[in-house]
Amino acid sequence: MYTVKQVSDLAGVTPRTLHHYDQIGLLKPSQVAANGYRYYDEQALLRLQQILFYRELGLELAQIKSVLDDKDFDLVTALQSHHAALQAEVVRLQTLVKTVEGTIMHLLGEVKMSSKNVFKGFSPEQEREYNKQAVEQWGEGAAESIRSWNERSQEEKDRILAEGGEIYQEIIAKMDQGPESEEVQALLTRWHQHLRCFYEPTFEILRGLGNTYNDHPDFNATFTAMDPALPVFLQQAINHYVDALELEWLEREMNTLQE
Amino acid sequence: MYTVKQVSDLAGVTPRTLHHYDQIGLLKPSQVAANGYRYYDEQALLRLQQILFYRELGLELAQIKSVLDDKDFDLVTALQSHHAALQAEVVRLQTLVKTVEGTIMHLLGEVKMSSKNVFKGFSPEQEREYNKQAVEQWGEGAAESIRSWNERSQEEKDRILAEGGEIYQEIIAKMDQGPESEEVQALLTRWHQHLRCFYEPTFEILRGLGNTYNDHPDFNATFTAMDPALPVFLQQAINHYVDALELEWLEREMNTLQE
DNA sequence: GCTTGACATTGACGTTAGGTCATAGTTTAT
DNA sequence: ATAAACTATGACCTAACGTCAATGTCAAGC
Repeated sequence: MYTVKQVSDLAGVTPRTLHHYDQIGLLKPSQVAANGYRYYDEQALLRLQQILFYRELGLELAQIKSVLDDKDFDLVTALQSHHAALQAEVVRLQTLVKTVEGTIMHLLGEVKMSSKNVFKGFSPEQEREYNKQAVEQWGEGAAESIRSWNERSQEEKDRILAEGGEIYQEIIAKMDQGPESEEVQALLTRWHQHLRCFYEPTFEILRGLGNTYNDHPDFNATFTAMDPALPVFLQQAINHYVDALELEWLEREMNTLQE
Repeated sequence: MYTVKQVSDLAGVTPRTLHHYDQIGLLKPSQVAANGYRYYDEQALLRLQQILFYRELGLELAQIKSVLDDKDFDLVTALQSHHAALQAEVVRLQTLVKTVEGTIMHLLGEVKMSSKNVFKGFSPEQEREYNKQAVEQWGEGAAESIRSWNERSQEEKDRILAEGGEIYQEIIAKMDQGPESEEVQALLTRWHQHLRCFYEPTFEILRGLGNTYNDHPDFNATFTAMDPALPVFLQQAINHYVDALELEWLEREMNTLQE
């Protein structure tokens, strides 16, 4: 005869577990003394081993009870359906693993690139200043992004910047349509493409860029010079653009999850 | 502005879920009317999309709350550890699948063979009688097992039955050691081997065989003729033998699970 | 005999992510 | 006006125990 502690040590479970199994009638003590103490014999130990085995297989306690008590319980069929469920779960988890990997990649792109977003269209003096700030704020990676910009040929730089300027001019021309209008949103798609000349911007970057265009004095000044209403307009338009983009991405991801 | 029903239809969740998310502060309605009605705007919908996305990834609601609220929550690290956990779970489940498969095989051996265990050492008349009963009790498979026994040559049958008789005589010689003694248990190992000439018996069959030796009038008579105490003795000895065997098997299986 | 420490008991609440009533008030359509 | 459809809150339910809390029991050493 073994006490609760002895059984729990032997089987590697807590006394609480034995209490629980007693409570649900899965494993009754072989004897209960007058003081209420539980005592288990070898047969109970064997039954506990079986319980723990099926538990490891992932069966629920109620099912285990059936397996052990109902003489004519169809264990094979039960295990086969359990087997099918396990395999389905494996497939589901493997899909999840892929999706999580994809999401991490997406986010890593975001973080690794998020230091690049302030350096476009400014003079060398401004650039050095931002460079210093960037290194302080985001570490060494920032400086690198500037180098990659500097490595482009001058014509290339000119072309890119000109293109950027063009887009803003076209946006100004469409400002009367409102920041969420299709025309403006279409221009933002081009703006987005334009940004991709530098890096792959993610939602957070885009959103941050939109805010920076309004909040940051240098950007604000640049855009205000083009049109006084442009900074606020851009901020609103870009926010809407990213909202739609993000919703789209979420839907795509969730669809792939449900395949 | 969308009502609870509209949002729940759009997002594919129940109103209760929205109530819950409100309660735990994960998704507050954009407005609450004087009558307590909840109303959600587009922004809330976007947030809900994000919530559902991370929920599909398997994150807990509390974590999702952190992801969406704490600006400096390290989402990448969180996802990476989640990723590791997912992969570990995949491995665990794959091990389980293997073990369940093994267990099913084990049990199938049991079931497919369990009709064979009553047909040994009896006259052709008895055999036909048991054959009929067996077909009623276990279906067609039973008749087949008799055929396979009948397909053996007469010398072979004689040899096997003689070996069986020998074992019982040796057991009778050791009966004074008690049914759980090492000597008797060793003889039961030979008995078990002997049975394997016919099929691969499993725990339930062995146990049932032990009981049958005592309970069934024909078997009981046969063994009583050898020694009056033999039927009960065999029943006890075999039960102990199978207990030990089963414990052994469970331990082996559980060890492989923990590798 | 008494204290102490290890063990035992029962009871109750917490955990996750909502499901499922129950009860009652509100809005909308007919 | 009334019925259908919707809304709210509150409460209890799930699985398998973990984690107290309050209390009772046992064996050993002083």
